[in-house]
This record gives sequence, structure tokens and C-alpha cells, in this order.
Amino acid sequence: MRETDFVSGFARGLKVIEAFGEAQPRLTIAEAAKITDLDRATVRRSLLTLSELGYADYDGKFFTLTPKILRLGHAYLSATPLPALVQPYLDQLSVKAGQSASASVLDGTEVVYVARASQRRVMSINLMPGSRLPAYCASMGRVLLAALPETEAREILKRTELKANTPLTKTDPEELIEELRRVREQGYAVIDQELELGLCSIAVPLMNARGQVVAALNIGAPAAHVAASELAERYLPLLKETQAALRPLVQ
Amino acid sequence: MRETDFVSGFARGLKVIEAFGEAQPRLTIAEAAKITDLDRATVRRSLLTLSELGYADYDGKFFTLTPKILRLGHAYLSATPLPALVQPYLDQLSVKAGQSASASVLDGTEVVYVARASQRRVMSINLMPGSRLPAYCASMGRVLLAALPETEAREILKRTELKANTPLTKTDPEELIEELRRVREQGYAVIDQELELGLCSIAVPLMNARGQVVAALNIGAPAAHVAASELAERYLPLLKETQAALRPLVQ
DNA sequence: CCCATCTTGTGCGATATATGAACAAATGTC
DNA sequence: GACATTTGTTCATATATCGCACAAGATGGG
Repeated sequence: MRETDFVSGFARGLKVIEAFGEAQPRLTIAEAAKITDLDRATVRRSLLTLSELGYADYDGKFFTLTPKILRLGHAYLSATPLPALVQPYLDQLSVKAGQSASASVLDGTEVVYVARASQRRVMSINLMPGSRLPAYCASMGRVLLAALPETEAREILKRTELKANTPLTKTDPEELIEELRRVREQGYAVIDQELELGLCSIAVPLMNARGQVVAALNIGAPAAHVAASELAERYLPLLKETQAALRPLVQ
Repeated sequence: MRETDFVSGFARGLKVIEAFGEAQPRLTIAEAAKITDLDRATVRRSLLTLSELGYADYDGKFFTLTPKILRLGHAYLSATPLPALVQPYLDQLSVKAGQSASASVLDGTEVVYVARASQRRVMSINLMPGSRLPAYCASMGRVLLAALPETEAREILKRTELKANTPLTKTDPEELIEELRRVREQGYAVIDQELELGLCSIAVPLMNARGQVVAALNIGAPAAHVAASELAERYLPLLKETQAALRPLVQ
């Protein structure tokens, strides 16, 4: 790609949108400039553009995103049949298990939630479509990494900041690779409080008719409610059932 | 706003993202140019920029959006406490009613779904966070329009293409204004197959502690299952309960 | 197999944007 | 209430992008 095939104004604008988040629901020009590391004048123009197009509101001091911004993500969600397809199955799965059920895909070193059915809020983190978690310490992440050729999985782990979120988090690359082998063999991954204390989860791959892994499904539960060692016994049959039902339907 | 405070490259890029959708999950440069009504060279640069940033994939012919694009909508969903807050209540509501439950806000002439819990898929249209429906013929739209000063509601109806989706759709502005008065008075809106034959729904406003309407909640049901005339009897108590539970929690 | 048609890639002049400094306004501090 | 800081805005100019026109390549009938 040539230098001139890159629209930096566009790239800068996208960076500005991403500056908004849970901790920063409203931003001043200076704040957005600090977060994005762009010039204040540049950020101002991007924000005014967003505001002019109705993607943001401006009260003279703070900018906030409007629901119109959801059109952008919606372009993906509606263009990809997967989220709509799995949603009703997740709903059923979630009701039957009495726990949250989710589906996600891999994006770089992270898993991205594309659909979710929650029974109650079990985590301090709030998950919804579009939410991201590091792949190495999430059950769906393990399943998705296990589906890759080992060299690719290694490559992703190398690019990941393997930090210990809890004392139980596995952070040694070799240990993780070994774990991925186990996951590949047994067909599911169990996470015991590696992401957050008190939370464990179990995931299976979602395959299409040709056997390609296109996503992962999981059930998350509070550790106080279900011990990690019981996860497979209690929820694996339900997950396998959903996996089998979806297999002929995806892609 | 001055002319030079607008970054047209950014605006054009956003338009390109929105070109993707249910009917157009994969686009060539020429297709995207036709949809957006932009010059091919411009669209090409935008698409290559998206691809370079990881928001899109390019196989040399087709561009597709990647899950990374969800970061943009996620910036709104996580920045706005509402979706996360109402989700567990919708889940409960959906289970109790045995029907789909949703929350939405108004964006121009449309309602935008910000959270949803579905029991099964009842509509030909697939709804999910970010989905949009015309406000005039949706139950949540009626509730949200009814919450506006009448002049504003009129203004929005004037900008709306009031088309008859079914023989039951109300399309006369005066009749709609009259209906909004009724909705305001009774505190809920019922839609009987005005959007799609076979689908009816009931919605209530979601107010904050100060009594401002911040969103709408609804339950949708197949007409074959529940007649529109029974909706209020069957589901209004559940909706009112949820409305009351959420009232002290929002904003 | 060839021609008509559609698509993609590229060079260039005209036009629009980014930059950083300077200034004005607002905010916070003592 | 005055000073110090931060923030928002403007401006001139260097730089980058836009859209057009054209070339090259791909596609699809007949």
C-alpha cells in the first residue's frame, strides 16, 4: 500500500471515537487529545465532525457519543450472520444453565464478544457485544487459540502482555501452549479464576459443517456457586448440545 | 462551525463503514463507491485505511469488516451506563414473560436498540443492539415520541417517511399525534402488527428519578400467540414492575 | 476467442487538512 | 482578587488528500 492510500484524517477520527469508554463517557477536547496523543486542534476538528454528523453531542465543553455511533458496529453485526444465528441458542443455553452464556471470535490477541445472554451480573467487568478480553486467560480465548496452528498461537502469545490478573492466572507461554494442547484434545477449556477472582467458565469451539472453528461458546459462573472442577460435569453436555445444533447452521 | 472545522476524509470514511450491512456483508471498491456515492479513489483509500488499521479484511477483491469495528460501538455502549444497567432486568423480564424484551433510545426519526433479551426469534427482521426501527410504527418509538413536546414530535414525524409496512400501519400524522396523546395519558403504547404482520408489542417509558424519559422498554410477541388486545393485561404489570425497579437506578 | 463492459490502480493539479505557535478565555489556587 | 494553569480557538503555511482522467486488468456473453 502506498503512503497516499492512507487517509490519516480518517484514522485519527477513529482513534478519537475509541478514546471514549467506560471510564471516559464524556471528554473535553484536551482530554481526548491527551488520550489519543493527537494535537488539540486535530482532535477538535474530529470531534466537531462527529458532532456535525450526529455521532456525538457537544454542550460547549463536553463531547459525548450518541446512539448513532452504534450504526458502525451494527454494520458488522448485521453483515455477519453469526451473532443473529447464535443469539437464540445462547438465550436457551443461558436459561437451561441458569448462568451467562456468550459467543465470541478472536481478534488479534483478544476475544470479542459477538453475542451474549446473561442471567445475572457475575463479574465486576461488564460484558456485552463488542466487549474484549485477553485471549490467553479467557475460556473462549483458549478454545480459539487451540484451534490455530501452534506457530500462530505462539505468535499471538508473544504479542500478548501476559499479566497475572489473579494468583491463579497462567502466564508462562510454554505452560499455556501445553494447556492449548490439552484443550484441543479434550474439546473444551475450563478457566478457574484466571481473569478475575470468583469467576470461572467453560468454553467449547463452534464449528461449521466443514469442521472449521468459527467462534467459541461459553458459560460463565461464580466460583462460589460452582467449583471449576464441576463445570464440565454440569455444563459440558449443554454446551455440546448447542455446539451440535449450531454446527450445520453456521457458514 | 467553520468550514475548516470539518474533516471530510473522516466523514467519508464513516459513510464507507455504514455501507456494509445485512445485504452487503462484502463489498468491492466499486460497490462501496456506488452505495456511498463517493469517488472510487476516495472509497479505495478509506477501505485501505480500514484494512491497514485492522477494521477490515481485504482479499484483493472483497472488503469485509472485522470484529474490531465493534470497538467503535462499544465506545458508546460502555460509555453509557444504561445498556449494562438494564440488561439483567431485561433478561428477567424476558424469562418471566416468555417473550423478547428490549430497551431502546430515540435517535432522530428512529429507535435504536441498546439492549435486548430474546426468547426466540419472532420477527423476520433480526434485532440486536444497534438495530434501528422507524419510531412512528414501533411501540418504543411511540413511547419515546410521546415523551417529547408535541412540536418536536410533529417535527420528527414530518421528517419521517410514513410508509404503510402492513395494512394496519398508521401513517396519518394527525392520527399519530392523537395516538401519542393517548400513549402519554395511559403510560404505555401498544402496536398491533404495524411494523410487520404477525408481530405485536407493548412498551413503557423508562424514567429516571427526576421523571425524565431516558429510554423505553418493550415486550414483543407473535400475534398468533397473544392478541394485541391482551398485551396490556398480560405484560403491563411486568413492564411496570421493571420500570419501577429501574427508575431509581438510571442517571 | 474477441469484443464490450465493468473494475481496479495511478499520476497530477486543485483543493482541503494538519501543524504548532500565538492568543483568548476559562478554570483553579492561594 | 490576582496569578498561574489549563483549555479552546485562530491563523499562516507546509503538507496531504480529492477527484478526475486515463491505463491496465478482469469478466462475461455471443
